[in-house]
Amino acid sequence: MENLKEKLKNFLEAKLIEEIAREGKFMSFKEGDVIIDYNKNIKFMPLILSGTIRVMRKDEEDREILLYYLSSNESCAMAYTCCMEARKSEIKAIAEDNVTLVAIPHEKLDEWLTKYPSWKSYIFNSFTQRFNELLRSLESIAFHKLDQRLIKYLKNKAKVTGKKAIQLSHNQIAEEMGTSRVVISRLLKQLENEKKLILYRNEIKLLSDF
Amino acid sequence: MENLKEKLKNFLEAKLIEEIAREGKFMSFKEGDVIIDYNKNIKFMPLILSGTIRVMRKDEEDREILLYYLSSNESCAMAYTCCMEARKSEIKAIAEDNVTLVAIPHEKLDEWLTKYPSWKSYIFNSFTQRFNELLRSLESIAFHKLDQRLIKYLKNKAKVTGKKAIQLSHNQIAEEMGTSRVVISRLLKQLENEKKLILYRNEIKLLSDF
DNA sequence: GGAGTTTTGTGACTTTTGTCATAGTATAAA
DNA sequence: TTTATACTATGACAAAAGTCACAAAACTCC
Repeated sequence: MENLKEKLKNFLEAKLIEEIAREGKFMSFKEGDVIIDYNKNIKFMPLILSGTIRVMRKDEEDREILLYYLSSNESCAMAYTCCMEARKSEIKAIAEDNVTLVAIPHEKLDEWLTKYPSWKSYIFNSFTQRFNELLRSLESIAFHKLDQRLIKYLKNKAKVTGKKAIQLSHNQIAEEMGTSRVVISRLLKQLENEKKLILYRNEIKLLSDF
Repeated sequence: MENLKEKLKNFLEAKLIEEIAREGKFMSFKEGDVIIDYNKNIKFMPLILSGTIRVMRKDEEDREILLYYLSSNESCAMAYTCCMEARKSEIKAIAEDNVTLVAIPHEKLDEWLTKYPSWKSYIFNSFTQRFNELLRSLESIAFHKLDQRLIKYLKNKAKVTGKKAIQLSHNQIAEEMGTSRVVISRLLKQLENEKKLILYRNEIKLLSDF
């Protein structure tokens, strides 16, 4: 609870933080837990206190695509709109590591928007951030070659998890990047030869000159 | 003015429409006019009454990317956030054909958000729509081959302009799709051979079985 | 009508990415 | 320990997309 105040006081007004503490539901998840799944009703918007969440989406042909990561103090724009319109979830949110969050009930979302200016800017900032991340993904896919994208992907993963050792199989990476395992293995091996990383089973260790 | 009421009365409350008429600035643009340019201060948010706007964005290496089209009754989420934070424009908006719009001054954006529930939902819907369009672009680039994307691009262009004859050079198309002219020429020629369209100089006529 | 510009068409070639087949290696399960 | 399973490596080949070079056609402007 004190933790909550500490975390949020820089950008939300005190009264709002109290309300969040009163109305929100504190939840915690372990690595790999599914926080929001496809086609479920979303009855709350998550406000992340610690840890990282991966947000995915499925297209018409059931291919999954990585939308973005959410870390501390961030929130999910997609969840927001889903909540507001009481729609079924079009996204899936998975805990990348141990996650704690406050679940804000959907009735409050709207109410606070008119009541607290800081909430309003928080929500809009959140939208803008997601928007920009999507744009960066778009640019990345549109203009960069796979090897560059892979490097970006790994860098981002390291940043988001805060670890130099990435615990993923080549296959998982390939799926998130929308390509095949063989291709990723090849590129990774190349990067290993360039002394930028070392490959293990289910683990990639990024070296200093990555 | 009557036109305005007619257009908006289905999703905005009457009092708000009056305010829009009072506070907004009516503007019109001709095909090709630049409505918003990079690095300019955005002092208003456009609410489109008729015509179509193309919204572009530049990345770090100065490559332009097509974000989306805006048509009647739609509005630009990017402009909104720019306005709210009095930021310089990161986007460019160009009139695809003759356009009329109401320019909403930025002070009002925020005020109306708390004052009119219909404005709030309008803005959020607008965000969600843009969001979804971006996602569709992302999926398209990530999973579809260029020929499929080109077909989608042409279909969308035809829909947006309401014309079966698309007035663009191969080069313009290539730039919007982030590839080279030669590639587009080749694909277009292929589609012509399949009797799906006819090529002219600066014009592509879509045939019935496109 | 001729000079210059823009647009389009096409063959030849390269690079990038995807796919298939197949083998080896680590890990878990029985 | 053996067996099954998941993960990784790699050669060979195919397909997609990008690049280069050059020519022809269409249009613009004197």
